[in-house]
Amino acid sequence: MEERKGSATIPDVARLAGVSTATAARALGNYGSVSASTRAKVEAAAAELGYRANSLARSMVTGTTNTLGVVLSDIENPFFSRVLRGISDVAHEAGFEVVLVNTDESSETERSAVRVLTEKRVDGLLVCPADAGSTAHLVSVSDSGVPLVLVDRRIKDVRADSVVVDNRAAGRAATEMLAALGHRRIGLITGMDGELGEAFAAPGLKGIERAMINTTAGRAAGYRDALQDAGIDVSADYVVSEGFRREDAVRATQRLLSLRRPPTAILALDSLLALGALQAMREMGVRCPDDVSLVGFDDADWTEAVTPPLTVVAQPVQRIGAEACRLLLERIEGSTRPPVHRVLRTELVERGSVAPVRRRS
Amino acid sequence: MEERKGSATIPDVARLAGVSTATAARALGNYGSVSASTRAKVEAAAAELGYRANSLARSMVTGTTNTLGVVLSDIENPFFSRVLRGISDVAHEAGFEVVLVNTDESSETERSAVRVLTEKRVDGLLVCPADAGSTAHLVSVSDSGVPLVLVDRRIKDVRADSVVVDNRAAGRAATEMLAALGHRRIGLITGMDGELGEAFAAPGLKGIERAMINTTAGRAAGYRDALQDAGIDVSADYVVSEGFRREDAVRATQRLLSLRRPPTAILALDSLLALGALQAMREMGVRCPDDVSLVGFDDADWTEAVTPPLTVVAQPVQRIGAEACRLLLERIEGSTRPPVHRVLRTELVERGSVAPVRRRS
DNA sequence: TTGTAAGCGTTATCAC
DNA sequence: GTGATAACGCTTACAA
Repeated sequence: MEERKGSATIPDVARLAGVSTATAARALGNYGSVSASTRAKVEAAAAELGYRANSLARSMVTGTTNTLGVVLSDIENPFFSRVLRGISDVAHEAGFEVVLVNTDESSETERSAVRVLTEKRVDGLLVCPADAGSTAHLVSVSDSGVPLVLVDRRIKDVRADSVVVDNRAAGRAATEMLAALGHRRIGLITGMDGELGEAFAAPGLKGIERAMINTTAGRAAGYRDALQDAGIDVSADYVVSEGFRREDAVRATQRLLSLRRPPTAILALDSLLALGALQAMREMGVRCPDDVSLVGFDDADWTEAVTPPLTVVAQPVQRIGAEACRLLLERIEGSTRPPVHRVLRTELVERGSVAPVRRRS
Repeated sequence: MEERKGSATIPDVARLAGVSTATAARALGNYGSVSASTRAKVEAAAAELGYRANSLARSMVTGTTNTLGVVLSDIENPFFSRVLRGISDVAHEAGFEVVLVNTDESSETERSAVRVLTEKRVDGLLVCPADAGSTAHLVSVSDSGVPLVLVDRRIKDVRADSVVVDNRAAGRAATEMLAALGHRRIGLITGMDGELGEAFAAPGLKGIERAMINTTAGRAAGYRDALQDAGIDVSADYVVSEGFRREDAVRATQRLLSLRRPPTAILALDSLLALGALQAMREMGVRCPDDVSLVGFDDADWTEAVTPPLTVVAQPVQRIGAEACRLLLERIEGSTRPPVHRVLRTELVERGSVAPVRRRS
């Protein structure tokens, strides 16, 4: 109650304790050497005044904030919230705070976030880049000496550590499994925007490589690889992208299942899309896996609870964040080794939503 | 590439531009008045030197950080990630950054988080308190003058704004609906720890009021209210709490359905618990809603995709965060009105998981 | 419009 | 072990 007018500072405490500011600071900051008796006096004075340290002032002189900046697209998305959890756990363990910015995939927002965070003098930056195109701000961060780690998406131009998943291999594995069960008409729900859809339809199908920063694009490339290996034509009809929301996947699924020769299996490139596909199938009275098999990506918390339990490609989501944060902390500690690029493995988790293709569909 | 040795400061820029530090600062900070020509010179110099402002120094003198501290239990939990999204949107709109700490319901962690954040001189604090018992740190924050808003859980001792949901009314509404459909054996999956379970079993059932900070406790109280109104005995057998994880709810459901006289309806007090109940019912071959009706809390993204679609008590999750943040910003702007306590309304969303009780179960 | 100089609350460098 | 005192990089009177 005594402490109204601004909070007490070290000089205030020192005065009350009858010591110099330097001594008081040493006692309160636990550095240098202070006798037990003066320490006691100082602590008593601090308590009486309700002294609270000012980290800003400390950071000014030490040059370190014990704070990490995290820039990702949408914390509401379960994938990112789990990534963040991984980051946050490792960071706090090491005594760092985390400041978070959502970009909603806007490169503009990302740029400004990076600027603000570096101005706040975060000790390091974890970024899940929105766009492979505009990366000048990341390059500039990286060679201004602020430690930077790329999360879930790698950009070649940027000289920084990265932690990603082998999305292409994952997409391939899922598709190969379906092909091995006799499926030849395999639908793909991607969610990515028009540009990419066209790239898919284009002869040679090379466009997708360009956009590979997008994780779903990597998975889509794996899908194409597997089809080609299996000698199955890649048809643009079977590749639909209406957007990344659940409702979008509902529409996409409706479109797929309304084709004259509908797919016998569907691959949904993320967990929300799988949810939409499931919903659409239920609403249309299509049985899974009897009529159509379904494979999703990312092992969400509901995959075991739905009917049928969903077969998915699981990725170590929390580990992506944790590993990225560990790499960042190493850089902050001063490591100068060349950039490392960790590629985490995915795992095909087979549950009940996939069955061999039926004789006549 | 020119900028290696620490980053350039205002004096550096000023020197290069041939003006005083004050002028350079004014030009770069967009305050005071600067002639167009000098501004141009300064900006050129800043660009050449790769100058980046130091927010720490600015904050030291202005006394404001444009940063909000957010303390909640677990960002991985979809509920909190949506709350955070609401907070984050409003905060960024107003030009504030957000620093996040997970407490995992540990009061100890919460206390230390609050300390660290105030030492970092955040302009305000949003806290979802872990424990109604130890609140000294919150009281001290609140009367040290740092704006504070309580999120999703209110504590009477703490003089601060709060935004919550009327959990008791929500629990009552869900239970009343089940009772109206003829259900008299209604199971409750709470997740809360032993202490509360005992309180429930105790005569008079007063214990739960004490722990009402917990949202599930509020809902449980509403359940009890509704049962009493309907003249149904509250039996401890029908109230199970194995923990808050999905697996816990699976076990809880198994226990409920193994009773000699199993419930004909189950109320699961949060979305993860509902997920577990659903999974257990599927695994045990119990049909929903034919054999047992199920009601959940919190409208997760999967509720429409499961079979049957889940009837839930929906709460305006994102709005909880957004409203809380708005209140906080008002305080930061200097509002001194007495604490306000917003109670947001919930909504019973009826889907397919509830049916009238069958003649003979 | 521009410049001078006094802080903001710490830590760090020296002496003693 | 303790005490002056100079940074840290910026904003802000106050003067010019």
